[in-house]
Amino acid sequence: MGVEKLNASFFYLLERAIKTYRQMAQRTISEEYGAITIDQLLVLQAMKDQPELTQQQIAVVVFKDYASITRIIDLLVRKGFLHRSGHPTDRRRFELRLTQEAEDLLQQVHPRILKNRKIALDGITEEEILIARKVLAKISENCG
Amino acid sequence: MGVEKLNASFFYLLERAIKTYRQMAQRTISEEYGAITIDQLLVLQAMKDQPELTQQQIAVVVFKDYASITRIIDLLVRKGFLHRSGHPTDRRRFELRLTQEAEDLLQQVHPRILKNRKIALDGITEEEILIARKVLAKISENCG
DNA sequence: ATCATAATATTGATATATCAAATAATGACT
DNA sequence: AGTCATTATTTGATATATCAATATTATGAT
Repeated sequence: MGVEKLNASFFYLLERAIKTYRQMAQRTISEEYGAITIDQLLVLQAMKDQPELTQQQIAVVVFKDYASITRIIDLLVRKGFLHRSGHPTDRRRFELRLTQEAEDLLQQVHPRILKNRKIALDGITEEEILIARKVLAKISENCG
Repeated sequence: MGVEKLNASFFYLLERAIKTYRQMAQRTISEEYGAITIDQLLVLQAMKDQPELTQQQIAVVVFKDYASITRIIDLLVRKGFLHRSGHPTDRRRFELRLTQEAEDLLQQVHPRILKNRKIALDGITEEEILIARKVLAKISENCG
């Protein structure tokens, strides 16, 4: 194959890998835990790990747009996974707390997420993963 | 790092790479060619390469849902990039032809796409790309 | 030829991505 | 204190992802 075709099919493989992984992950989570999306879980997890983050900082951490975060948080509040109240010193902001339900859900889901990652990477050596990591990091750097 | 953290950050890098690449690609295309999305270009290119494909087959080729293809084609027709007429033998289907505008656009955009891929993969050796390809293909296989 | 089933495409509902514009509050400067 | 730029978030518009339901046509078995 020429370089151009190799490059083209690389991005094809990249799209395909992320899509099949996301589909598998969403399917297993939905089956076991019902109506929650991977993205919503990501946001919850980020807020649990670093409770002091602003919405904007959450957006950066999970690679999402501010607008998307607003809407995801909205849904999480409506679903009873987040409690939203005014921020004590900055009235543009909000104080967001995970509800007990959210804490429980995250704890239950966690092993499934680990398992999914393991399934996806099964049969790949550590060295191959290291090289792939390097490639992916370089792509972000090149495109950023 | 433990295996679990390594795995987690691998998927983080994967998400980040595809997002930054897509953003870069969309930005450069929009700047140079205006209101067309990467996904719309993908569909047009697939139809140009294999004009006899059904919409469902297009969906498979570009990794999209049937519903998404319906809507993307709808947009492309409205934008004047596709001409849609009844299929001669199967009345469930349609015959879709690229307009001259679409042909011209694809031809103009092509070098930019090649360039974007080259930019994204700059500084990565062929061997690293080969290994990354292998990893990505294995992930799809594992999740499929 | 009929009828059940399969295939093709569309539509509806909800979630997310993206950009631009709008709100609202804060902080800095005079 | 009052003006102004900046910051934090929201909203609107459009595109895409996904799943379920629907409509229409084609096909195969009888």
